[in-house]
Amino acid sequence: MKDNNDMPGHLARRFQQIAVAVFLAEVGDAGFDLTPVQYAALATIKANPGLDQVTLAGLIAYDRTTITGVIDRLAQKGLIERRASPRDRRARELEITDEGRRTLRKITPAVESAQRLMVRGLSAKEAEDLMRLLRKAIAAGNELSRAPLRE
Amino acid sequence: MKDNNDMPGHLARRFQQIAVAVFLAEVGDAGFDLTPVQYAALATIKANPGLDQVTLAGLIAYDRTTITGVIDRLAQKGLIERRASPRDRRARELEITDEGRRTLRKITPAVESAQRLMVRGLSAKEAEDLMRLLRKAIAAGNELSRAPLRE
DNA sequence: CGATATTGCTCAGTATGCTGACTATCAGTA
DNA sequence: TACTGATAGTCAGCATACTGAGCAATATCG
Repeated sequence: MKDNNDMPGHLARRFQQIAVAVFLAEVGDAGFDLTPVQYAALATIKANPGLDQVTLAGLIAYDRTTITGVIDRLAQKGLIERRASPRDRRARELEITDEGRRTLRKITPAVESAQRLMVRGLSAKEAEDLMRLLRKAIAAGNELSRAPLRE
Repeated sequence: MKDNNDMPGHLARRFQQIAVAVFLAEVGDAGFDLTPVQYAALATIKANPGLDQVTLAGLIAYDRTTITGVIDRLAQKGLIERRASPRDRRARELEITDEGRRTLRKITPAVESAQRLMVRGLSAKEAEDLMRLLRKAIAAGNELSRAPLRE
């Protein structure tokens, strides 16, 4: 371990740091003010209408205490609605609004361009390899974080 | 882009999330209370005695506004000392303390074990491939974040 | 030398992400 | 049905990260 900057942990942090910066830049240039986390939540709510917060958190591997704030901000922006579940009075059902749908549609090109930019130093094959290895490492470590993916 | 969870940005976030959790668990089990960020800063200060905050930030790619708090906490724990530079009255020179040196020495096995755990789903060759691809992608995107690496 | 630009650091504000604790509610069982 | 445990959500507190602003000191250049 000659260099601390060569450790997996450091590389993970750097890659995430760049990924977020690229995402915010692309989406910002397109005229939107949405974070990667907010985007993933919004897209998942659209794909799973009426889901509750815990389920949403599991689908994108967020902590349940973090998702509260994310949902607050999405609702504040008018992109989603949060209403009490008729079946479980503890739960809240999440629904995307028309405005949320419109935003999601218009933002998609910027999001996709950001994904390409993040790996712009790699060939297509290298990018695919990277994603495959990341998926494999993540699958093996899924239960190690407080907010694992739940399908 | 069938699944949002398959996008590079999401994989970056997940891998980082697991890396931090593994680091904190290993280091915590060893009896220490140090974050990945604090560890990297401490190790870099030890390797570059008397460096100033901006240089430190550049060496580990932290934002200059973030490093203030990290240094505060390291100093609070007695692991480093921060004193005015005699050459530049704006700058502060950072120095590791004996306590910091001791902590760094005792914590190293846990840190290394954490690095292995992060990629425990991968073969040795796969882990090496992953790190090579991450390094390459990061090198190409270095200037895209507000806190690039500066050597 | 003096005006200007740059640099080192800090601060306020916002957004993740986590720990741990708490309330309200639901589910299973004795 | 009453007790017990689990679950949905929130909150306070702490630690990264970043934006943008500002202050003090240094560097640069006409």
